[in-house]
Amino acid sequence: MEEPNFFDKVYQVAKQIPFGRVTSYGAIAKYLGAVRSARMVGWAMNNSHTKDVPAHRVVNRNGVLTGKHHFDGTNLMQQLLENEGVKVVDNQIINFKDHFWDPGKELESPY
DNA sequence: GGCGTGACTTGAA
DNA sequence: ATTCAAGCCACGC
Repeated sequence: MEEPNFFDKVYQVAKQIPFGRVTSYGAIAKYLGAVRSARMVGWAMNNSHTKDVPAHRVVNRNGVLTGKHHFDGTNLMQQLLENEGVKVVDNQIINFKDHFWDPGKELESPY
């Protein structure tokens, strides 16, 4: 049995994000039972570059690509999202709620 | 070992 | 509607 830490859980959930869908740090945090620790999700994403985690599918609650500055280029994150059919303007996702993917609803709670 | 920062969220004024 | 403040935990110096 493994011992899934907060970070590992975030990676697992992020990897399960469907194509053309996006989610928020808080949604993942809430799924993990730590809605108040949304910052940790973001920090976990900081290590996501060492994992196969599509961090570009994870944005803040406003649908804004807050972490795009952490990607290699400058508009890489936006390009990736648009490549999946997600429209992004001014670092903000259009029809965010339409692309929103809630792990707490789409995925079954492990608890 | 203490202090500050950070890819956030929520609630209240 | 917008703005301010607080909470959360891990990492770096």
